[in-house]
Amino acid sequence: MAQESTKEKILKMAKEIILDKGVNHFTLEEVAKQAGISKGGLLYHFNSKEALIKGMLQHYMNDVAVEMGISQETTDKMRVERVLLESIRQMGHNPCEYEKNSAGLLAAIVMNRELIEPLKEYHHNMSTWIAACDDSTLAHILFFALAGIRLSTMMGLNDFDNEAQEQLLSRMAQMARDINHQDTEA
Amino acid sequence: MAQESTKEKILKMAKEIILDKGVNHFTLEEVAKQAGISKGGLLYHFNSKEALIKGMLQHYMNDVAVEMGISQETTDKMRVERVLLESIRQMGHNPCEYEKNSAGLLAAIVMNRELIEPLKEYHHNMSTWIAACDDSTLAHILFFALAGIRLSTMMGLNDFDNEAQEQLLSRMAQMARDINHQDTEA
DNA sequence: TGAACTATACCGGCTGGACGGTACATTTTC
DNA sequence: GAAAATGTACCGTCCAGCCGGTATAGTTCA
Repeated sequence: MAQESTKEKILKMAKEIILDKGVNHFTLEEVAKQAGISKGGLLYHFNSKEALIKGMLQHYMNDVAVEMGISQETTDKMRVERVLLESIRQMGHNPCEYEKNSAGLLAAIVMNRELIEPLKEYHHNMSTWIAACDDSTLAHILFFALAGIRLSTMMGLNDFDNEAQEQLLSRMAQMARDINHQDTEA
Repeated sequence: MAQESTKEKILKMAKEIILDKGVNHFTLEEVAKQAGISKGGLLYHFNSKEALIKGMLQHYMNDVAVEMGISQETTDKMRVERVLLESIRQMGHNPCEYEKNSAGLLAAIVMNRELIEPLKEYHHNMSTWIAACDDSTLAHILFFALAGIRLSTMMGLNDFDNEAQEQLLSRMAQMARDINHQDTEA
């Protein structure tokens, strides 16, 4: 853990700068300064700005994968429901961390759109899984609503208070639980 | 109209560059080149890059306001329903134009986050209106789903085909029509 | 009516600063 | 003392904004 701490700190500070000050302040010098090292030191760990962004995206992807239990194998039908529910739970549980992680996405889009290819793949996979569940249209709506909350927040457009957000998320969770239980009602 | 064409063309080209090539290619020189004038000529119409971005945002805000019929006064309750439905209809009707208009948003966030203040105000107003309708939680979910579709598309993360998107939007429209008719069912 | 003047639209070279990246020196760690 | 980690100094490029022009259409006035 200790030998990784500088690298971790660099990533953390990069995210903070992007979210607190804006992407235009995301420069190698600024990140190095905030991380308490020099630019040369930073470039030792990430040998280009692109590498730094890739590092942030990797962080994001890992977190998403772990949190959602992507690695666990279940039936395709239940997978969507579980992933949506887990995503909703995480957003309610730790909104700050969630927001921070999307900083890499913003940086990637600004620097070089090709960097988001892995994320595109993730979205594509979700779409494919979603198509398999009973009420795939509803699942898609929930999926986009989650994306909307996450991206709006990232852009500073979302001024929801916690209470309202919680209410929103619990309703979404309720809807998510319905996407594979249509048959029991109809 | 003719005396405005250069300014209009500049705005149009700026949006196209951002969406086609990425924000990193959005430079005054590139915009000028695409618009068929020189950088000096461009700066005659928009005397700074910030002014150009403000112009794009203004365009966006105007379009949104007109399309949604914000100016028409109805009861608060119906307003949300109407705005959501109109928004959904527009997205299905002219997705390309919808996408193009959000280019300004992306540029603004990169350049100077303060530029999106007017948009924040719009979002805030929406939230206030939404709180007034019968099923405000559902209305919020739809609102965020719309944002999610729009922003995902803008970032190139959305690889939906037209058919799926239409199905999605019609379901959303159906849900939107329900937000003020809960009382007739319960 | 035509000469002097003004406004509008646009051009293109220039500059100064910001920033990514390199090369190498220096310190720390084991 | 060697490898890892960090610092320092510098280079080259990119780009926003500035500025001195040009061209042309419209206006004023004698």
